[in-house]
Amino acid sequence: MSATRLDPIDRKILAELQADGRMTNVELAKRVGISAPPCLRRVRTLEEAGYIRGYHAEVDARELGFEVQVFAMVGLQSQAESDLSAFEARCREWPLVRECHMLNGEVDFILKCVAPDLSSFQTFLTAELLTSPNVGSVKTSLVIRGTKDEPGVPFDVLENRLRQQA
Amino acid sequence: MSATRLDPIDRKILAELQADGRMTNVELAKRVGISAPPCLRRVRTLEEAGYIRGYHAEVDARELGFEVQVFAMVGLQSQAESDLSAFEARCREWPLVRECHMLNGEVDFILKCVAPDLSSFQTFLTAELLTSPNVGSVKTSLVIRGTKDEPGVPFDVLENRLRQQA
DNA sequence: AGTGAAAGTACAGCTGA
DNA sequence: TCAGCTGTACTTTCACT
Repeated sequence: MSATRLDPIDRKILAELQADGRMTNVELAKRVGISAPPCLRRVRTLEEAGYIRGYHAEVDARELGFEVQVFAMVGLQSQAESDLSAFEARCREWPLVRECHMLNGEVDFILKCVAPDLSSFQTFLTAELLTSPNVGSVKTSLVIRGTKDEPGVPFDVLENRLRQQA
Repeated sequence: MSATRLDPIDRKILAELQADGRMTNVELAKRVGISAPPCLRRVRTLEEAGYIRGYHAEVDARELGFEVQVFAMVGLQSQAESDLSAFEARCREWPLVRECHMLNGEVDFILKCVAPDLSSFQTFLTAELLTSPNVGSVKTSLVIRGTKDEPGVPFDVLENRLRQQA
């Protein structure tokens, strides 16, 4: 794993910025135990190396009027690579589709969607997704309640793993 | 929808911070077309009102050694509220489970999991999830490739909607 | 607008291969 | 010795009143 190219301070930086991405550099430096300038240099390096893909404010979807969250399992008629990528390209265009993952097993894709209300999701479902070329089966499941939604990765798992390898 | 309590500048602020959460306040102010001090006041207000739940660095899970991503559909034997919340509490404890959503339909929960490799996920699956009390059926699907993974909500959809209501 | 703090730069010293 | 990282000193920019 490439995480071995990172020293413990780098991993601490990533963990801290994942938890609070708007922390000042001096606060971050204090937490990871070095002074501010090298800390900033490490952050820049981590950004350029792609370990940090970006920073995002986590907004409350419900408060903003996106009351509905739906998972859609999509099966395609043809799984030829060109057909797969055509479907993927369409998913990237649909703003209500926030995530799209290609899966193994009976279902080809899982889509995580948001919508202001049920009726606008239904409109998307019938007018866009179901009428999309090559789409075979679609099974949708409404999210009744959200239990856990942690962004990113569990850094404690990573640390345990590296400790055992040493 | 409570988004009507927000004016267009507030929504622009949220959209910009969702796209780049580490932007400086002056840069943000410039983009939304007001001067820095009122912009900062708006951001603080949005944070305190809960529209902004936090800021996070988006880290590259693969680069950090989390090679495997899995969706698990879980059916419980009892759907009594106390049994549901007991399972939810367990999900919150498992670090490999990043998301847990309660669904309608045949399956009770969908779990989004990450793991360093297949074998450590299998260990989690057999030693933790499958042996957990009240767990009936578990169907897992490996993510073959990620197609789209946009955090947050589509602000353009929100703007279109508000425009039509007016 | 003005003050105090943080970001970012330049440079010099330290440490390990 | 030399590369790489660190910390101090300093300027510029930003946060906040």
